Amino acid sequence: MGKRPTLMDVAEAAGVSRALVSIVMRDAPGASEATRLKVQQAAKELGYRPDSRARLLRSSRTRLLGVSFSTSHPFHAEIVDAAYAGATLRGYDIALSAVANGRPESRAVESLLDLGCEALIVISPALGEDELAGYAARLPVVSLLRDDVGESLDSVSSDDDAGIRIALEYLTSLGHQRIAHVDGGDAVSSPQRREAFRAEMAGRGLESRVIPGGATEEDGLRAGRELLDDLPTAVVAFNDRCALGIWESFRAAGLRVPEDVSVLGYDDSQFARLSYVQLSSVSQDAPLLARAAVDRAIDRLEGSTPPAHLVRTPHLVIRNTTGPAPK
Amino acid sequence: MGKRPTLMDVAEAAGVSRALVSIVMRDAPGASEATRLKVQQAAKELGYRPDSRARLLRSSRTRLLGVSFSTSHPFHAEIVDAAYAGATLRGYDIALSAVANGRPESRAVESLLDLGCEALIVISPALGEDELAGYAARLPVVSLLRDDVGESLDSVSSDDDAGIRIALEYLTSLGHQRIAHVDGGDAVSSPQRREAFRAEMAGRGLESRVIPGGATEEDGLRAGRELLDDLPTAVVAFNDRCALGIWESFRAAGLRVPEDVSVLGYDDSQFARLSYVQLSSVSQDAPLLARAAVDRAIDRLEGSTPPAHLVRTPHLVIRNTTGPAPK
DNA sequence: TTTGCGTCTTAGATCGTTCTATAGACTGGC
DNA sequence: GCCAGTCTATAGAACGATCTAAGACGCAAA
Repeated sequence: MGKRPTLMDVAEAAGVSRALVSIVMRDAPGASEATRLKVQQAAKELGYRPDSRARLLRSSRTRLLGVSFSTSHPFHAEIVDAAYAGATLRGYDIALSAVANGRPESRAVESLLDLGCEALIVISPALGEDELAGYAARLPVVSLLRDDVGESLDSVSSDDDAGIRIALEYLTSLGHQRIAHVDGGDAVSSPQRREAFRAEMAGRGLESRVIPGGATEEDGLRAGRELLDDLPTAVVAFNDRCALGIWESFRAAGLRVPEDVSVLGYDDSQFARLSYVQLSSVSQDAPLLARAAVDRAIDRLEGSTPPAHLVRTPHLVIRNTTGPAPK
Repeated sequence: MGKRPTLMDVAEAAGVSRALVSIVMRDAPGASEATRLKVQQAAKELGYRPDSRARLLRSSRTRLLGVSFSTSHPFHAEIVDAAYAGATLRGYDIALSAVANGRPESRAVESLLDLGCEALIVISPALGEDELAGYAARLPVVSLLRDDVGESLDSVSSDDDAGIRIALEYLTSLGHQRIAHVDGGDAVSSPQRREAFRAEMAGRGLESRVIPGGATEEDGLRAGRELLDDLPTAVVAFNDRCALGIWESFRAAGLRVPEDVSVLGYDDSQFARLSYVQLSSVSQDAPLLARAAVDRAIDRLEGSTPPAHLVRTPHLVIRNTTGPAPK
C-alpha cells in the first residue's frame, strides 16, 4: 500500500518545478504545449491524482456544494441525482451528507460545513428557523421543498396552493363534488396543502372533508378505511405513497378505481409511474426543482443577489386512477 | 458573510498560542484544566469549527470511510443508514458518493479517493474485476452484496445458495412441488440465484422452471403474465419488487395469493414490510451486512489481516403471501 | 545558587496544493 | 544592438491544521 504520489513526485519525474505541474493539472495558462504533454505523461505513469483536501485548503474557492438528504425518503434520491447533473454542468462539485437513523440533520449539515462547502442545499429541512438562519449567516443556504424558512435563506419549493387548485379544477371538471383530502399528518408540507384544499373547496362552494393521514402507505390505508363509511367520489392524497394505501383499502373493500372512486396522488414519484400502478398525480418535477436549487445556490455565490423564494408551479399527470364522477 | 474563524483567531481571543488551542480541540494531553475551559469558551463564542480539510491534510490518518451507493436503488439507502451508525461507533466518519444518472461508478469512487478516504465500501459494484483490483492495490476495498470480485478485495455478501435453499425447504414443506423462479435478468446476483434454484430443485427431484424477469415491478408483471398459462403452485421471485409485480399480475387475473398460488420475495425490503403488502421474503438483513462491511474495512485498516470473503446466511421472513400448496 | 524534573506553553516545520512575484528567454521594432 | 513586450518557468509564501522539539516556569534537592 504505497504512498500516493504528490505534485512533487510528478515534478521530479518530469524534470520541472512543482508550480508548473500544478499549472498543467489545472489547465491554467502558462505552460508550453511540449511541457504540458511531458507532465501529463509523467502524471499518468505515476498514477497521480491531485489531493482534493490540499487543493481545497489552498484555493479560497472550493467549488463545493453541500447537499443534505434523508436516507428514508426515496424522493430525495431523485433530487440528489438531478443535483449532481446540475452542479457538474456549472463546474461545481457536490458533497453529500445523509440524515440517517441516529444522525440528526444538524450533524449532517455541520459535516458539510467542515468539508468546506461554499453553499448548502438542504432538502426538506426539519431544523428550526433560527438554526437555519444561523447557518445562513455564514454561507448561502437553499431550502428545498420547504419555504417557511425566513428571509435569510433561499428557498425553492413547489406551489402547494397551485397544486391543490389544479387537482381540484381537474376533478370538478370531471363532475366530482364530494371530494375528500387525506392529509400528511405532521409531514413538512401537510398544513399548507390541507389549508389550500379547504380554501379551494370553499371557493367553489363545496364542503371540504379532511381525514388525518400521513406520508406512508400505512397512513393511507388507515385513512382509506375511514373513508369507506361515507365514500366520496374522489380523494386527493397528501402524496403518492399515501394514495397507494388509500387505493389498497378501497380495493380490499371491493371498490373499483376509478369507476367507483377516483384517487389522486401527489409527487409523481417512481411509485406512481409503475406500469401496474399508473397513479394520477400532481407532479412537483424533482429534477427541475433540484436544478433550480443548484442554480440558486451558485447564483448567490457568484453574484450578490439577495435571498429569494422561488416557487415552481406543479402540473398534473393524468393516468388511470382518476375518471368521471360516478352518477 | 464573514470568514470562518481559524485556530489563530481562537488563540488570539483566548490569549494563548495556536498549538495550545489545537491540543484543547483534540482533547489531547498537555493543557491545564483552567486553560482548557478558557479556550473552549473562546472557541464557542467565535463559533469556531476545525477545518476538516486542513486537519485531514496534516494528519496521516483521516479516519474516513468512503461509501459509494446508487441513487436508483432504495435498498442502498438502508445500507448507508446502517453504515453511518457502524462507523461512528468505531470512531470513523463516512464520506458518501453517489452513482447517479450520468455519473458512473468510477467517478463516484475516484471522488472518494480524492477526498482522502482510507478505505472504500462499494455497494453492488458494477465495475470490472480489474478496475476494482486497481483500486484495491492502493487501499482496502470492500465489495458489498457481490462476491466475485477477486482475491485482492474484501467482500461481504449474502449466501444466495442458502437463501434459495431455505426458500425451497420452506415451500416444499408446505407441499409445493411445481415451483417457478422468476430471475433478475442482468442484475448482479441473478445468475447465482438462478443456478442455486436449478441445483436445489434438481436435488429434490423436482422439475425447475425459470422465467426471465428483472429487478423491478414491471419485470415481475411481465413474468407473472407469462406464468398464467401454466400456473405453478409457488413462485420464488428475484427480489421483492419483482415479487410485487408478479403478485399484481395474479391479482389482475383474479387469482388469490396465497390460496391459489404462493409468492415469495427476496430482500425483505421496506416494500415487503408494508402492512398491506405483507410479503413473505428471504431477508438479507441490510443493517447487519452494512455493519459487517464497515467492520471489515476498519479491521483491514487497523490490523494487517488479509482480504476475506464474508458470507452471511439469510433467513426467512414469513408473512401473508405464502401458504400450503393448493390440493 | 545551581541543577534537575515535571508540567505547561510555544515556535517552527510540515502536509500537498495554489498563487504571487519575479527571473530568463525569446521576439520584434527602431 | 538595445529596450519593451510576451511567454515560459521557478522560488517561496500562503492555506489551516498537527506534531515535534525545545523553552519557560515552579518547586524540590544538591
